[in-house]
Amino acid sequence: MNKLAKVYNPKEIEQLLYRWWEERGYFKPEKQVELGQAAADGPRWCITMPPPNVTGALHLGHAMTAAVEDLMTRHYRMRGFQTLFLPGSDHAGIATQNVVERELRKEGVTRHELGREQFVDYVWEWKGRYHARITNQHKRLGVSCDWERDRFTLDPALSHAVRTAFVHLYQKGLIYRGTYLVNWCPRCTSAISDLEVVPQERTDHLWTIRYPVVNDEWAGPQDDWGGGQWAAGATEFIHMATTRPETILGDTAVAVHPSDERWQHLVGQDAVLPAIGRRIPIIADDAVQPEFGTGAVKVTPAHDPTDNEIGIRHGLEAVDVMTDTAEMNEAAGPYAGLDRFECRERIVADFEREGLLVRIAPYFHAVGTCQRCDTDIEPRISTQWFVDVAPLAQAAVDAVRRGDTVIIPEREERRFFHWMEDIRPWCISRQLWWGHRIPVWYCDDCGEQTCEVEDPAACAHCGSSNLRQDEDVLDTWFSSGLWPFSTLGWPDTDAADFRRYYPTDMRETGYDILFFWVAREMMLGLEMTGHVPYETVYLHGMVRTREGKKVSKSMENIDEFDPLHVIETYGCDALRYTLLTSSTPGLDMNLDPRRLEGARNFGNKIWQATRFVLSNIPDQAPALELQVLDLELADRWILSKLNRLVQDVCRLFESYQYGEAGRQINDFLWSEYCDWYIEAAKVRLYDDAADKAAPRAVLLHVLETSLRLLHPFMPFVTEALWQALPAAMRQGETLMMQRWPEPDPALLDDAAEAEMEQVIALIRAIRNLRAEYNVTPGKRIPARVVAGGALAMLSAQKPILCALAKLDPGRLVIEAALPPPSQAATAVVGDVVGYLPLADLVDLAAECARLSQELADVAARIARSEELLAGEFAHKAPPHVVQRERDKLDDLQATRQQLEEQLAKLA
RNA sequence: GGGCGGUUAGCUCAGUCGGUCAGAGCGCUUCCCUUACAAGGAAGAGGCCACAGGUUCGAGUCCUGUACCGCCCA
Repeated sequence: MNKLAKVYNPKEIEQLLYRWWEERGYFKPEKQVELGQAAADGPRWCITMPPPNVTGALHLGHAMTAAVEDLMTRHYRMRGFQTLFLPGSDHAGIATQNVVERELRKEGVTRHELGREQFVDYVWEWKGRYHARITNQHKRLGVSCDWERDRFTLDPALSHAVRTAFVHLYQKGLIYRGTYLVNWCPRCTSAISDLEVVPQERTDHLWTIRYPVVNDEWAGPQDDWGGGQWAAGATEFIHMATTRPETILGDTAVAVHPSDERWQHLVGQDAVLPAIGRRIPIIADDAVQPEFGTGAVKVTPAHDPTDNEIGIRHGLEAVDVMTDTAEMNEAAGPYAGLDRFECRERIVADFEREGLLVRIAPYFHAVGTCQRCDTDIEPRISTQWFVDVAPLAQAAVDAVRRGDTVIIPEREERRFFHWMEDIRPWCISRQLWWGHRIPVWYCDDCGEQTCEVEDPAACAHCGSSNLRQDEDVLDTWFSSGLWPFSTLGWPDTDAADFRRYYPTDMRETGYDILFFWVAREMMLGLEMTGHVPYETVYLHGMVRTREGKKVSKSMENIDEFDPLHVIETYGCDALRYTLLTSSTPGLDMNLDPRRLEGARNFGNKIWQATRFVLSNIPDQAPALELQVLDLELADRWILSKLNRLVQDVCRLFESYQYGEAGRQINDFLWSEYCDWYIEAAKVRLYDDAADKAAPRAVLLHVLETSLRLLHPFMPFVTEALWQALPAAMRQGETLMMQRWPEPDPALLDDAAEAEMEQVIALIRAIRNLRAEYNVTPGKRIPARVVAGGALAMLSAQKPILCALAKLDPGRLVIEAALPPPSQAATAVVGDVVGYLPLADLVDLAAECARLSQELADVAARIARSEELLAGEFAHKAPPHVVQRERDKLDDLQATRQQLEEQLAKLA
């Protein structure tokens, strides 16, 4: 009869169910067609999973992503859309290479010792391990994606897409190679993009130094640097402040603001660069901020973005003074070979010795650091590949402005515009080994470049076979930017999946990668396919630690945030439900274990409720038809409430308010279905003489419908319970493929809701009195109810009143009017009065005081209501609002009158 | 420096056309192992919705400003 365990244990059901779903092929869109649940030429819905990095395991942030996306997927699938949730993972060039290098270092090996080929093999091994682990984690999270369509950014097909896109942009002139100042990470020994530079605030020093100026009295240094006599004889100096003394060695000018009077007299003269002895001009440029330091700044075009621009404007030489690992090079003269920070200390000491150090002050500022390894970024002149993204960005902005793609929450749209409209060329080459090699070959004979999708055998310009492929690889985000279509078969635009599922419907991800990824997908999608890659971008908030830190792979204690830990303790459904209902779209979340516990308890609650229902249904339950049943008040009430729930949940889903929807389903199941309907239904279920068909049918119908609504939030427990329902009422094999509930206006019953609310209010009032007078909870007590106009209705609910308020059926009297008993506690609910004749328990004085207090409260509320209705409210507020207020007042007045009468009788 | 978000019960958070909005869970108090559920049931206590103005018949809800916390961009 009842195959459900006595206690809900997620561990016993989750993995089994997932395996079953997967084996049955339910995650595949083709299966929907096979089952007749969706049409191959009907509406379809597609979402591609944001590919997690194979760098490491998934954390709770990924669990959030998975929960939201799978909720969406299951919802659309149940609605009969042919639904594809396409999974995959990302090679994450720089991040994965770093992690693997760190592993190798433990074994005392560097990648250079291994060589490129062997190193890459080694990374593939790593990829294999983590890909398996990530996939397993996703399965434990219950995601219903089609694993047969699993993709990896370095797959041959996706690599082909990358090459195709590169060649397209190259031929269009949007990809070019050039020598510019880039962000250089000396630890990764690679260029990185602007977005990968993370400003880190810290307190440093601001050194004020001075350079001697060449004039009639002083022609230049006569002594060697470091001897203390280098600037001997100089009569004029120009003072300037810097945070980076080691870059002095690359200075090629000193600049002041054109309107700065302090230094005007020196503009046009030369200063002598300390240590190096180079004569450098003193120039005027608008970019100099007069209020900074002394107003004069050193200009190092090869190591600072602003200085670089000044250098270009004034035709200054850019002297690179460092190696690719940020050691000082030959251009640094006496400091060659030193690390940049060591050089800083030494050069400051030498400045002091030479009398050129004016002052040291503490200085608070932000330093750019590498997103992947925290190393201070060194701006550096370097030859790299760039994408001119400005025109692509414009197209993406236009598409969003037209509404082709909608970003949720809306405020993120403004952030998107702001960033896109101020976009700079995207540096896409990386000096790494793990990634898509740039498809450009250099000819050793004619020196030209050949850029082709397939490896060329000969130079496109001279035909020589003396070709070398570019050593560098592409920024990971270049391949991720193609994800919504490279995964569907592009560039083969005739591929079945591409035709069926592109453009996709949804990009769901954290708001922190709006620029990194979504922006690039939008730009590349429009450029490569002519379509926006998806209609909607839904951005969820960050999962944060108790301290408010964003959970991310780079955290030291990231293992603590493995979703599997939470799943082991609370179950997957509890985790999903918590992630989905603890916050509001776009806001961050502090995952609170107490909420996880509450979610698990909710799972148990519906488990127990289902056990109860099943234990009251005969083994061979007939297919129950609501229409032919004789429904009672409670039945009509819960069906009406259910229908309201369906309406609300559908509306909330439409507006992406998943959290609110999930909470409402919980409220309904717990506070209405379990607390009231099941309890009320027991009256008939336990009465041998009663007709049990109606309560059985309603119990099952409401439960089954609720399980459908809850399924996208808690897929496992709902499927397990659904499978336990009588076969006759289940159509099809799995809850996953059931129809999403639709509102049925025929079930709305305002009268039933109002009447049931009155019954509930009366029961609550009686329970309240019982508690107040310390009546033993289970004890049946007599009661006399003055029902007035509700006589017929309340009389019909007598069994429910008795059962839920624990009244003695033999001593419950309900009449339109009744004289009050001599010693009774009194409950007043509108114009209904309930007397509990608790002879020896009732203290008349106390009862009097209690009723007086109640009367005072009611009187105060009446006063407020009357005041409101007497004012402008009555004719300015909408009629239905006014009417509601009048109804409330009527009710209050009825209560007041009854209270007054009771008091009068007591007195 | 510019922009954005948050500030609601002891704690974690809901509250999206301004009118049952003052809510939930946990915690707390009292009682109960009642034949679905102690991962539970019944009854309670608890908040000038950060602060100051304004709009409105009516403001956690809209506008302006302030404070504190956080994020993004430069």
